[in-house]
Amino acid sequence: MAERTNRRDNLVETAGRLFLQHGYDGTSVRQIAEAVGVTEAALYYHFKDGKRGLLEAVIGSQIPNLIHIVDECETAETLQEFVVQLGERLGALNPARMEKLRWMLTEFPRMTAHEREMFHHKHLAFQQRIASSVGRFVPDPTEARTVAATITCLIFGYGFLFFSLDLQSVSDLKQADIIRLFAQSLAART
Amino acid sequence: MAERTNRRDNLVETAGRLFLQHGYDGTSVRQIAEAVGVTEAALYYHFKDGKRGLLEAVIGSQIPNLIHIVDECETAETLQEFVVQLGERLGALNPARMEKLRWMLTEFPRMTAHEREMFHHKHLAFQQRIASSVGRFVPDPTEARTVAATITCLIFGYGFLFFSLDLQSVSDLKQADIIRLFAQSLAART
DNA sequence: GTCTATAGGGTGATAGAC
DNA sequence: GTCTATCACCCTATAGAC
Repeated sequence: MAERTNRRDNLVETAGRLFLQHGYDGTSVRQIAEAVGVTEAALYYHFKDGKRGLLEAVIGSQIPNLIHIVDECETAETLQEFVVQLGERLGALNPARMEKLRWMLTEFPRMTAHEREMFHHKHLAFQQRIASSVGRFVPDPTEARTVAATITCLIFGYGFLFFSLDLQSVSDLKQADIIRLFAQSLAART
Repeated sequence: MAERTNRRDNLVETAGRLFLQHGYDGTSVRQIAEAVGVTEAALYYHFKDGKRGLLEAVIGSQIPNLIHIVDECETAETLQEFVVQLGERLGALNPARMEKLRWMLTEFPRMTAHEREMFHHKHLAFQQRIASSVGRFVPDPTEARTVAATITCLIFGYGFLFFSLDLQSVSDLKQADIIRLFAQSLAART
């Protein structure tokens, strides 16, 4: 019984890694089964819906959970400090998370409505969590939510451009400088 | 002679459309040839390196050219106004451009060094063009470049999150509000 | 639960005629 | 330049034995 679950989890994990590396269409069921050490037939026993069902399971496990990173920035005493801390933690410390998000973006067009909903739900919770933290420095709730959205756009935009599209290798601009300028600006907004 | 060029261009254009819709691995040489109205053999006459060579040609033609959009914002008289105009033009007016950029991101891991270089070169020119416009309002050149980078991160981040990942369908936050807050902040920075 | 064997079809690519 | 014909291989998925 325990073995069954482990093998299933192992398949999802391995498929996730391969999908991330080579994309859904670029990865064959054969590759996945081989990497796990089972036959294709065994894979089809665990996933009655085959490759497509496997993708669904992977999507569920691949949506990055970022909320705890916001928790770690609770010690910030100014909006500027909060943004800088969040930027540092989200931007540089975990390239793997950015890779997952990049993958979500590449597979998004082929996702079902339900799969998209899972992602949206998680991201909105993340943004709401930021808005709640920002609320300490921005009293107006609507403005706090807009500030939160602006922060996520900036940080993810940096991630996509400089990390996923590797602009960091050809630009001398440092992430810290961009975040600092942005944080200063937000704190000084009229 | 003219026919030869037209057919080649037609192949690149059609392949580009299909790659964008279904991805590189999700599109077969057969599909492309059929859509253009030739046989596979004819395609291999035009592209000696086959599907891979076709991809290379598509990448070259698919890198979005955004510089002229910056030119259109030259009338702005303040930094805030400039950012708002650029945001409006880049963010909302051209979903097709965002789609191309999303595709660049999906194919980026499999691009060759030379292909990545083409993209980087074009994007740096775009960013440099923004920095030059921003220079009218920000005298220090280094700061102007940082401001330009911050602007591109924000705008592309919005595009990826709200358009490519379709957050716009589940969030009531308006792009105009985010851009306005950001533009105000930048102009007020200390 | 996992295996072997296989069906049925799509894939990228090429040879050779016109 | 474009065609027909074909190759050798890989693909997803299933049937049936153990």
